[in-house]
Amino acid sequence: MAILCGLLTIVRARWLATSISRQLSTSSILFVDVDNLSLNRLYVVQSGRVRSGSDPAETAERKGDMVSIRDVAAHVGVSDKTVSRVANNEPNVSARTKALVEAAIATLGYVPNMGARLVRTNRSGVIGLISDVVSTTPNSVDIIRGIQDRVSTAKQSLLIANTAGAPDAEQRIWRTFQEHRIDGVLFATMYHRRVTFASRPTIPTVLVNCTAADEPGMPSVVPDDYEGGYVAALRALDQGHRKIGFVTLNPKIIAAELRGKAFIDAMASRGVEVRPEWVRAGYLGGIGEEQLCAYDVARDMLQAADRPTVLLTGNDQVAMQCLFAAHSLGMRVPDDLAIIGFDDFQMISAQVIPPLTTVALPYYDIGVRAADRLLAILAGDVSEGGVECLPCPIVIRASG
Amino acid sequence: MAILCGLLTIVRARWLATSISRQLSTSSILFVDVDNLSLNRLYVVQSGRVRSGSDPAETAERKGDMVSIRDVAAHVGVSDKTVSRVANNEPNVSARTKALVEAAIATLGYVPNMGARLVRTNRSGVIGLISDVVSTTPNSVDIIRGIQDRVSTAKQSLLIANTAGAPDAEQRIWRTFQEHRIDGVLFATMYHRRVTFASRPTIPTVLVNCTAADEPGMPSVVPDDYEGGYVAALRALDQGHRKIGFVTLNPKIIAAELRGKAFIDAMASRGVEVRPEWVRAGYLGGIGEEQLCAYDVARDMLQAADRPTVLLTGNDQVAMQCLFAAHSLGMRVPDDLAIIGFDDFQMISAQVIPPLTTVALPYYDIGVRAADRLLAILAGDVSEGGVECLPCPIVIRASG
DNA sequence: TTGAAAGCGCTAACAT
DNA sequence: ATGTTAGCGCTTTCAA
Repeated sequence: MAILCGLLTIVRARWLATSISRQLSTSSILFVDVDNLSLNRLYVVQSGRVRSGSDPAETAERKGDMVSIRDVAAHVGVSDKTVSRVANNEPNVSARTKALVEAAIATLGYVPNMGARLVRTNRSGVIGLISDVVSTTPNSVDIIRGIQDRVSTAKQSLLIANTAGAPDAEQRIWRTFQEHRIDGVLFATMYHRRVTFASRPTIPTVLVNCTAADEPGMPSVVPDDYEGGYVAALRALDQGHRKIGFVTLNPKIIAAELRGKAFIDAMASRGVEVRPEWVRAGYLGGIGEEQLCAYDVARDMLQAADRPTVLLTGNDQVAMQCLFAAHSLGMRVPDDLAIIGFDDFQMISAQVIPPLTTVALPYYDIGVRAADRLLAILAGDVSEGGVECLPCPIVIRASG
Repeated sequence: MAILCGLLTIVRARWLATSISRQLSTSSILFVDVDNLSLNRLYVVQSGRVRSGSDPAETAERKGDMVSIRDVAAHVGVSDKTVSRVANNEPNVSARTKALVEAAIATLGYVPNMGARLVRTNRSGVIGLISDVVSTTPNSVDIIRGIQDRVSTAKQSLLIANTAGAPDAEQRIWRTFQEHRIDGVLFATMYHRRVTFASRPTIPTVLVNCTAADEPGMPSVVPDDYEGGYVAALRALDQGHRKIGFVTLNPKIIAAELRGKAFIDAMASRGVEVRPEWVRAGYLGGIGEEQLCAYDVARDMLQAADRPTVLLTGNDQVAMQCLFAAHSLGMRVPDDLAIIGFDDFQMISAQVIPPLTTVALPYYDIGVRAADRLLAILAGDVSEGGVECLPCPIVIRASG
């Protein structure tokens, strides 16, 4: 094995050294180390190139070659403020001047400088996103999509930063955000949980997929895990199952707690008994260091003389492991055993055979709503407090 | 079915309406719509609170309550510039004054205003990340992690934006970046491909996971797919397989092209025949609208009288489908059939039973290197052009 | 409808 | 080692 690895390393190194050129022969891209000239050409700022002659000498070589509002003003022969008015769509500009200014903006390639604007207005037009690991976690990237879609319609930009779980990183990030005079912050977590802040945020903040442990009333948007759990259980019951197993998440996280409660309530609502030996955790270990053990747990449960006919699961990964467990015991899904997932993590739920019936976490909507609420707060809406729960629709596929 | 859905909707609505309070009884978070007072308290800017009496009347109520460099200067009794020097770690400040200023900065809670700094220096301290869908695609989020890690060590921030494939979105993003006077841009794609720019970027740009079709010499960092493909084929050969199948990606994408070439070359290097009927695409449809069909393709191949003993695959999703295909035919992996993945998308590769031997795409490293090179360019290093390929290490697990 | 003046917070370029 | 002056690009305020 060690020998093999050594060999591979050598092979790899050899290929690395030469594969670039090979790659290029395939792709017809020339591999040349760009010389200074072409690099410079490549990066030269294009605006300012027109810079025509109507202005006095003073306007000559501005740093960074950036066209300023003054350049435009001089070009048209109006005041700075008039250009500013046009750029910001303010009233009180005659149609004629407006057209003239707009033409000049286009030909000169003027782009407003948000930094300068910030200095005057104290509004940066940027919203910050802090995530524990959300931006690097497949399940929840939809949150970011939702946020981005909403934020960009409000002509704001998104500055994102990752704590990667490190508290000192979080401090640094808040600091950076203050430096950039971020207008507002969205604080998102990878999974639904409670968070604690070292100090209460000094910037308007909306929590995404989490709630604040110490700050009741802090605006936050979370999935309705209770409802999702209830709907999943109902599905199993409605399909006629009475022997219902449940391979859960780490029972300590909020989502598991709420869904577990929902499971019990749903079962009770139909007078079906909850069998403790059929409710088992699919993960080992504490929060943040979970180890998947659903395969073994499921096999164990399914090999008993009296076994469940359907398995509810904590998430789609657990469901997938149950699927493999069923296969390994020669059971057919859903005929011999039904399986219901959670999350609708499509890379798994839609691609597994058979595809999973699963409860979808409304991550995209959560992102949109959270951004919505933050924007409302920034616009001065003062009533936007409290926890908001979004429903988790069930997605029916073949597994149960 | 329609009835069921209707029922579920009603149930869901009912639960949504009431589950919030239920959720709270579990989580001990009060659900109160925060009143104006507490909201204001929550969001009041904390800095500026100390604002002690040594300054003249003029310093009274500044907008946004932000402490400026002038406040600090007045507090200590030095000039603005001296504070500026301390804040920027410039030389020529006596240890004594420096200590004094630092103390004042701390007590007043001064945070530099990057916008104002930008106006003078024309450097925003922000790097922009444009991605087609990378930030929302599981496989490649590691690219972002790498970029962030590298960028944050350089005390730069990251502004990210998603084109979601829409070309007009891309235009808007470049515009936004210009407005914020972004220092440099990282342009990342979800999968290794060639990109075309409407107009050549006006900001220093490094391509990530892609190469420019029209701009040779544009700096870019990509995985060495050829080498990865070669290593995968070698693994199969070294395990003694001679009947080697290959369920590929959409053959039109660069990665598939390069790996296919590598496969052929590797087979040739050992004098093993490539069987065309065993090389088949696991996806249907054009670029961007691929439909997974690996399950059917694999079953087809495996049911033939003469069948491969190992399946190389285009990615781990394809590998997973091959796994299901094998199971469905009662084959054991890896005994009856070995499977080798690609990408090392851990959510699948590590959690499937048996876990996948697979070739890892070095996304994290790609991110780091790309950021590296951009920072070098920004620092004035003019030699940083051309395509850079990073090796793809093989990860040995149980499947082959 | 338009413009002039002032100044936001900061730093470059000089004094001292 | 420290301060002064000026001005970055923009908007606010007020006057015309």
